[in-house]
Amino acid sequence: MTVDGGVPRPGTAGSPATPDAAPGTPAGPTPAAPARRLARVPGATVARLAVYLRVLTEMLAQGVRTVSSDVLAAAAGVNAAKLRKDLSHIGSSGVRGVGYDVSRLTAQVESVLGLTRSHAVALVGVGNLGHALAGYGGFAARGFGVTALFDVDPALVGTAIGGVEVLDVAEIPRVCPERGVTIGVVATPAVAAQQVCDALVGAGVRSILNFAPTVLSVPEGVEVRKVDLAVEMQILAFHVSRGLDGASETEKVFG
Amino acid sequence: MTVDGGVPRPGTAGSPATPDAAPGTPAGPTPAAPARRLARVPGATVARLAVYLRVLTEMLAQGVRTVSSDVLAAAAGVNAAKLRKDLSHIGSSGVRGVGYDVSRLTAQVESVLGLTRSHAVALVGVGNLGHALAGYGGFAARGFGVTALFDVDPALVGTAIGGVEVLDVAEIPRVCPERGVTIGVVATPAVAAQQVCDALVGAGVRSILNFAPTVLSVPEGVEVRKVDLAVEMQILAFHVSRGLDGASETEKVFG
DNA sequence: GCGACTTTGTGCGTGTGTTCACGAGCGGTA
DNA sequence: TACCGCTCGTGAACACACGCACAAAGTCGC
Repeated sequence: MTVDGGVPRPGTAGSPATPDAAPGTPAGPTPAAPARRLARVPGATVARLAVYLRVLTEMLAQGVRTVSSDVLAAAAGVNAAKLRKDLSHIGSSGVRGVGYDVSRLTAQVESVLGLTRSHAVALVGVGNLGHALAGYGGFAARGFGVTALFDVDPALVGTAIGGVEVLDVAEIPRVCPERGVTIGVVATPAVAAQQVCDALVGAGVRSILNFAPTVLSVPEGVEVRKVDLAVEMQILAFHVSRGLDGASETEKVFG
Repeated sequence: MTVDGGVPRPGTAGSPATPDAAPGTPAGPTPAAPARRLARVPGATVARLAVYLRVLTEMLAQGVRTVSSDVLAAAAGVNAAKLRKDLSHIGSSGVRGVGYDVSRLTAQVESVLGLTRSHAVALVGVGNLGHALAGYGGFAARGFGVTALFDVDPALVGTAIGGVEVLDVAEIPRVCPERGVTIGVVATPAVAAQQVCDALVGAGVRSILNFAPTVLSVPEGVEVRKVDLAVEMQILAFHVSRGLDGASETEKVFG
């Protein structure tokens, strides 16, 4: 997508506090079209938006028209005030005394998360975990199409998963740009991860989801998110051993 | 985050009433014995300890005897000062001018994370993802033995994965206590997740790793960590659509 | 034995994130 | 029309986390 209309320029964006509600635009900030007021969205908020979106989608499917912050927050498992503040960051437009229009809010969140277009995903490492990921429904569910699969194992190269052929990792530099890959998923063993990562970055991929238990080093401008099962287990183990004294429920997202 | 991370994850067990921390007693100066310093360890630190542990284990295998915070931090992808502060929270004992004794520090981190004993893990949902998890090496690598597998599908019940037989979910209340399960992993479809979670909690499990795209509600004292692939992807999508304008300085590894 | 160098441990300023509490706006009702 | 209750949006206080920079504490070389 071409950069949305008015990305706030540095000067304005820098201002941590939005003085008060955009005073300068008395005109129609109400148009159905997204009002494109993209101030900087806090990282923690972005993580939660995805959760809200799921709940909203579900509600939409059930025919719910409007929802209050209280109800939505409960369904998403967060504090209501936090939810309202999150939505305020994306230029929310709830109606006082009523709540939020579900379909409108859904569209708004999708827009902010960049889900209005589909994203081509390349998955590297079609082993145990990678194979499962390739077939994982939730992956393709929300516009994330796995458009390329790679592996080093000659036994796997040439096979197909979900209609997508597995290619040799050497093809990454050629295939990724061809298919417009914007997101890379690394599901290789740890030793191969950095090399694969470099190949993806070289192919223009700037967002990477890393399942390999290794720290990836990437150049500036490339975002890496890490999902580490062993780490998650160990955090739980910590709480098991501490569990005797009160521990309260916690949600991790990003983390 | 699920990780986390960032996700950093919300409020720690910070229950208002936490009388454990002795307020006024500065305690004796350096008791030689394993000074069981239960100073509350910040949540963000716990998450990183697991990462440090992996690096330390690797170093230990390579015969490295001592390591400086600088080197260790670089390998773990964090700031050196942050690492030192993290270690100070667990009552670290580095030697000024030298660094940390790798084997000693390894043992210390393991102790804090509760890895000195092995943890019995129950995995519910042996579908696409669950099957991969059951066979995932990193799972069992660090003392997390998958000692029980459950599913509802009669076609799966009775089969074995990695030498562990798949049982019917109805067996959860009986089998989990029998096998001393302390950690539960939910890898079921979203609709079944809450029900399974309740069963696990009922069976005494107080730490749950949730892969299902749903918010689980649990009673006080039960910790839930969530790994949500769709959320991770959407966070990346956000950055893809923001990445188009100039330099996004934030690299943000790990929540 | 002594000085110089190395590295830890931590106090402190800053920024980010969370929560409370309350004013403001909107729909419904008489 | 005027009131009333409901719910949003947000200012402000609080809690947590991060990273700098420096003193303390130890080792190494001579």
